[in-house]
Amino acid sequence: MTVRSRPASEPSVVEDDEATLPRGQRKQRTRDALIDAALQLMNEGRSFNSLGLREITRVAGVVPTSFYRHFKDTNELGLVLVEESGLTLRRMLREARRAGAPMKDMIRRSVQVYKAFVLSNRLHFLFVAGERSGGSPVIRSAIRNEVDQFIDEMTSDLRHLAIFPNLSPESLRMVCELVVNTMLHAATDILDLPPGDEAQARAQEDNHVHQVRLIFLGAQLWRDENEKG
Amino acid sequence: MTVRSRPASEPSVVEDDEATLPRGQRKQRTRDALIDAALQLMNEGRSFNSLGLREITRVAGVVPTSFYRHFKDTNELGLVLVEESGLTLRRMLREARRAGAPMKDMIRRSVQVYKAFVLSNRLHFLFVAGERSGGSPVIRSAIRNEVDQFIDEMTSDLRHLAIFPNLSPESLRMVCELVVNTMLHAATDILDLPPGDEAQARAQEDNHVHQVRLIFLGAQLWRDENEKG
DNA sequence: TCAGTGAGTGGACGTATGTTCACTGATGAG
DNA sequence: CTCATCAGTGAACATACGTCCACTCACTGA
Repeated sequence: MTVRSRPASEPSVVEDDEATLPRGQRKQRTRDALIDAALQLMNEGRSFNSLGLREITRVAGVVPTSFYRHFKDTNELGLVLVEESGLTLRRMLREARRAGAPMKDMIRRSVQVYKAFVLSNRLHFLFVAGERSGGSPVIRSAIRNEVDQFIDEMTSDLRHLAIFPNLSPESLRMVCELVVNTMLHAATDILDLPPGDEAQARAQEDNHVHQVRLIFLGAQLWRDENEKG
Repeated sequence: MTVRSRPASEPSVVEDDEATLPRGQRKQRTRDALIDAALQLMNEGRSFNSLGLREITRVAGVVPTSFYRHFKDTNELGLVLVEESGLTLRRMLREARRAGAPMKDMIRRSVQVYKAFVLSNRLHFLFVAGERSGGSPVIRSAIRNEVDQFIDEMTSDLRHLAIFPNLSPESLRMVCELVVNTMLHAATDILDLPPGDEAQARAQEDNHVHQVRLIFLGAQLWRDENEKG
């Protein structure tokens, strides 16, 4: 289940005019091409588990049988995609940690940064948002694990920031889950919105900002004693 | 795009030992069988747009060509499914309206009623939650319309209940959208949880209750003036 | 009563799929 | 230099698919 470290951009087709490369590196090359091909097909509106093995290899510019040199079936490729997407999520959190919480207009800034991140990792978010509920059960549960882990990390980060000192760890996690679900759904909105429509983009951003603000407002007022009964 | 009024239960296969029926009624019968077949297949973990026409007719107990007497392709069947699911959502709202808002433990009671409703309309919620993001673009956008309409109705209901007199219509809608997104995702949780595990079911219910409570807490404290800038 | 309608049938078609197999030929280790 | 390795090839397979067609025959309406 190794994962490539190279950017998930879209050259996709394996280029044979390439300067001769070491064996392992060359193998990784077509493996990446297969993964990119799957992502590219999903970017054209297809859902993952409707993709065919031959279809993927065709887009990757490789013969169908080559597929088996890298994955035992399409599902296995899907699990690699889950792993990659998980890394992308983790990376987002890490960057946010490095940048620190903006003090002024914290939520709006965060929403803007999030939108930019989603757009520059469009394929991974498309995959996660799309297959999180609906796809094959094995992939769905793999994504659920990844997202759960993400929520845990975010909970830990928020605790160290001490933004909600009133919340117990369990309640803080509940808040994070709410935020993550909301923002993962927001990713669908963001990716569906055609670029250029500035007015609608602003309305969308406001909407997301308001939703997160409302959640944070509730979180600040939350008292765990209310729930003990 | 007519929709059957009969329950979406699962006899599914068209029974030819049936007492002879009037023509139109008999047609509706196999049409229902086709729709039920699609739902049944999705209930076995398949996503809608991976279903094949032949597969559906096979489960429905009918020859493939019969399909064309009812739908021009599987996508058209999908749109009927969206319409049906929309009716189910509307029905839920109507029942809630008739029952009125419970005064004590309002949120917990509502979450319990919601869970019961989801379980007794499992197939429709499975379809909506699964295809809302990820399936074919045309079905996804049809579902989005249906959900938007649902949010509008819920907004109107909440306004008449005057639970949040502080909220402008726009903010109230924003709150409803948040609740609907949260609870539609909750439907996935509910449907995925195997029955019998009482402890986990309780934990899940608590989690959903807390999330809605937190949203409502935020909504009560919301002041629109904060957002005008 | 009788003709026409139309839901459902069964066979055939071209094309697509996933998987198998023996193969080629450059790479990289000795 | 030599030779085994193995990523990628290309042909072949059984099977599945969507769609077309001519057909049946029970119901309907006049």
